[in-house]
Amino acid sequence: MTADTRELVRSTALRLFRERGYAKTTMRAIAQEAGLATGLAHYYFPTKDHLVQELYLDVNLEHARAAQAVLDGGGDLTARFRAVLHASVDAFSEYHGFGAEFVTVAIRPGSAASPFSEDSEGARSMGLHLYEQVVAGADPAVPAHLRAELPELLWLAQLGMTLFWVYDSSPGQRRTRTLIDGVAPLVGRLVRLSRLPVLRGASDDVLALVRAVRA
Amino acid sequence: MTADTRELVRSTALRLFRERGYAKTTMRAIAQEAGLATGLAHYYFPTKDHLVQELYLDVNLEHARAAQAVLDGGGDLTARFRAVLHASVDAFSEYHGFGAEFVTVAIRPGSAASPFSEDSEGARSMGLHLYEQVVAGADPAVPAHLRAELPELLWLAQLGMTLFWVYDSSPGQRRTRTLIDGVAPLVGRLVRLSRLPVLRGASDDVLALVRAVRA
DNA sequence: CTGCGATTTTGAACACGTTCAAACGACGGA
DNA sequence: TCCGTCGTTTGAACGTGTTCAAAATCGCAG
Repeated sequence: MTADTRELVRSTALRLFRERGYAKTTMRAIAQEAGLATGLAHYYFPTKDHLVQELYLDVNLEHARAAQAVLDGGGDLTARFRAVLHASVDAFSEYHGFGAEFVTVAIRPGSAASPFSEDSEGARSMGLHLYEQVVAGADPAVPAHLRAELPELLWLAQLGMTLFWVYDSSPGQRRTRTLIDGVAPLVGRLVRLSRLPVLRGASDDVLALVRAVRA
Repeated sequence: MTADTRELVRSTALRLFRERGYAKTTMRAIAQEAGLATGLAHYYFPTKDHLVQELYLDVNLEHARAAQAVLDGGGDLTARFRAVLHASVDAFSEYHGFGAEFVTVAIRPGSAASPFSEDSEGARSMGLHLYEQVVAGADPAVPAHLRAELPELLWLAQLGMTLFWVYDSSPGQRRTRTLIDGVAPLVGRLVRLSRLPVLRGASDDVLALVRAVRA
């Protein structure tokens, strides 16, 4: 495993993904563009999925970088959640069109690029960490009984939002933006209301359910 | 288009899907098993996705059939929603294992088997109709201001639940059952609470958001 | 420098989904 | 009966992701 060759394959693949999209970036094209034999790409990346995962990692890094600026700036839960979600759409934006193809690959259970796969451990913990910061840094503070589970729920919400984005063919994915601007205040409001006696039962049920399902 | 040949291809494909799963059911195997030339399967079903969609339709019919018995029996929103969800998991159950592969195909935007595709109009309206009945027949009645939008939201919840099921590798998909048993009462409770002044604002926001996003 | 095992690289080969030009066949009109 | 047309059927061919035996190259012990 020479790092140089691996990196050459990786960068060539990502460039072609950007230039041609997923389907038209064949393993043969990657190898040829890099001046290598067809089989060599498979030596460093067992399947095409593994190259998609590199893209997934790249986008997540970009997202984390952009989100960090926001997270350092304070704000309430709604504002922080909303900003991080918008940053996610921004990071993905240049891939809409064939982005759909990538998410399709990523969502396949067993795929290396799946957010739940072992191979995606890095990207996943990075994403979760983002939402831990969203919650931890919120002012006013998030109610204590929600602080443990909320980050993962917000991260899952981001995955759902990405799925929506994939299907969103409105110009500039305006509907996804609208969804974010609607969901973030709603989540903020429900978190605030969860302290009230009427809703305390429901929010406890949600948390119990999350724990039960995870087990 | 002779109906006989088409049906022969269809039934052979569905049988092989059941016996071998998605990946091992090649277009060549379907044609060979049916005693036809390779290309003929493509004459009746342009892509393999279209054959998966036949399976999707089959499962939806089975689900509708099973759910109907429940829907005719009355009950409150929680019970009806819960029963219909369980019936959905039942209908899918024999496909878990390679069911994941099918849902993967179905979720791809542009795929004929996508629940949002034109080709799936039949299966989609059938599913929506189920949840219209869930809402319309609930006793006590669902608050009037929710009656219009709730069926589609419940249908979307079913899609999400199916997605969860795909990833659920617990024995017998117990975690999905747990999720259903937790989510249904929660939805029932929130619908009831939505009448209260504190939550009336939030529930109106949800409905406004749904309408805004759809537009 | 030589030899040899391990690592890296090659490119032909395989099975797949899909396409398509050609062949076939049924059926109605002359 | 023959012909022509149109719907059906055939199977070879294409490009794909992936595999793999073989070749080339490297690293290092002697």
